[in-house]
Amino acid sequence: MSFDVVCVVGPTASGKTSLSVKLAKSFDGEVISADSMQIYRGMDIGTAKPTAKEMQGIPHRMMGIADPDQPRSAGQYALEAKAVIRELLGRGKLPVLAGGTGLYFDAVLSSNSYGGTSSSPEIRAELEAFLEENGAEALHRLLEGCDPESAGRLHVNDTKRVIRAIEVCRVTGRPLSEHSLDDREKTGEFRPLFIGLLPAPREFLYSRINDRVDQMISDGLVGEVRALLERYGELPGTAAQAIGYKELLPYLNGECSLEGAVEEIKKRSRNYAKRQLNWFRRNKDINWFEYYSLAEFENIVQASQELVRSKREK
RNA sequence: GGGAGAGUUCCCGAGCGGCCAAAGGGGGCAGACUGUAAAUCUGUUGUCACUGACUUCGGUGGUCCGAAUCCACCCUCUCCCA
Repeated sequence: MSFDVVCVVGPTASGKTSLSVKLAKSFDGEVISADSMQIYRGMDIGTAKPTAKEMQGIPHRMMGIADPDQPRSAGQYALEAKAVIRELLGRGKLPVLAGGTGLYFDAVLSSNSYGGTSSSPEIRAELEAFLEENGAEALHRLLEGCDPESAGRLHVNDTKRVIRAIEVCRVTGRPLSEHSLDDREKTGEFRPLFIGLLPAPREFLYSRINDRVDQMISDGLVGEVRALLERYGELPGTAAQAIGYKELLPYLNGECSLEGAVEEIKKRSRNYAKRQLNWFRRNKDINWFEYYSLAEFENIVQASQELVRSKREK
């Protein structure tokens, strides 16, 4: 069983960038970023985009392709990333899909139809207004009416997903749960080979994250946030969600110290890493490579290269 | 030296005689996730032989059927006057 695309996954600060460049170099590939924030221009330091030097001449796709005020979505990402993968395969290149956004991997690989529909801002706005007026329970009851299965699966307070589920019903006339059932029967377009990176003891992971945040600050993250604010007046769209950016706002407004803001960034990054782990851990196809110290990283680079090589020959 | 106040579970912080293993928040841990996903949401968090027992609210002793809550002394800290 061979594969079409190497997928490098793992929590933030696990070494994905470094490994993916090395894999792309050894196997004549290109890197495709699977990261919901690296998509944006002008958000480089805080999203840990590789520098030109770190890229070592390897093209990085799906990175810095949109302005922060252009709203993007997982579905749109999937469409574009799939096209890039096809293009690379057509040229005999190995696509190395690397990033930390679990949903984006699923969107590209698992033939999600995403309800077969674009979203409807009108319906969303309407449902949000309904939520505002009637509360989460009433909203949830609405979903029970059109998609009892999804309603049973979704927590009453998980209003974002409840709204999306109702939206899918209204736009497509079919419940989300049925779409999901369809999706499950199809196979994805590309066969993935998953490589998971994990700095193993939690303390090790967390200290890597903390160090990296300090590095971002000394690399000028504050200036990057200032530049965004100067250009847009506020953090636009998705940028407003990005860790490392929104936490700096109170500092820039003089509401807290830089140290306090930095601590907040570190904390949020650690929480994020845990959520990433949750997402990836349920994917049983991932070949995990754990390492316990910086010195061991080279070993797992080699081990993962061997894995790619052996799978490729089959 | 004189006066006022505070010490609570990993942290902050509520409790001010029984309904207190102790609100709430944070953190930690665990989990969910199908077009905003670096977002959003959930559970759990003294110990154990876990519908019950045991140890905890600065320390020691005391009052009371019963104390984190009242009293005495001690220790530590903060503030005010000198």
